[in-house]
Amino acid sequence: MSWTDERIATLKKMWEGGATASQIADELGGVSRNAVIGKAHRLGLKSRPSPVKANEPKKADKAPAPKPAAKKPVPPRPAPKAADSAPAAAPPRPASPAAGGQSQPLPNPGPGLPKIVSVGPGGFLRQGPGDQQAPIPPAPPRRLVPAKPSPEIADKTSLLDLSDKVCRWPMGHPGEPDFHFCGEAVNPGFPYCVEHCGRAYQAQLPRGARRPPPPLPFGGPRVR
DNA sequence: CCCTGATTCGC
DNA sequence: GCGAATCAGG
Repeated sequence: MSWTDERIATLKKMWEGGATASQIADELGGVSRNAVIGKAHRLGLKSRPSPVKANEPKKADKAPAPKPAAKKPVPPRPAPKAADSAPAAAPPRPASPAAGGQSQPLPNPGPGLPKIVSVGPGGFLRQGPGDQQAPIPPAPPRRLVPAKPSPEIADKTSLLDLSDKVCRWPMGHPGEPDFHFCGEAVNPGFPYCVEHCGRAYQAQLPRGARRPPPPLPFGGPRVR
């Protein structure tokens, strides 16, 4: 498989959208997780919540490729770590609701960011007991986005139609003919519209009162 | 041992 | 440029 523009675009969006390399590789098909990571780096994408952390139980193709051969010398590895131009707060990401063991309650996004709100059974916004204010306070500073000037959100929002103005919630699976993105107007300060923010940012419910189906953006069961 | 992303380096 | 092999860490 080669890296066509579309495949690259998919890679970019999924990568930026928080999908793991495995998921991306899985969706793209024909490429390994390593290929995705390698390509991502070559494209200039990198880091994000990456170093090495968080364990999200997900099925992933295994390709350890054991290599009995001698190990490499592993020369000194310079790690410049460009930490220059500091983007303020990174945009919140979907924290895989279905994460394995309960970790911590969703980390508060930070100063300026709204409280975490989820959508209740009827579609109403669920808030904390003491929270009465609107769940959509001022938008925090966000990372710059190439902003694709493609306001044509008429039919389907394609990968290339994405911008920081429209909801990037994926509909369907990349690669499918009708794969597209939500495209609704975003909840200011978020990468998703209000509805999908409710999906992406699940409040930590009381233990035992948690409900089963928090569909994942990618790789999960088909949700549409 | 599972997973994650990062990096190297032969192709 | 590509990606397997490898590293490094939770």
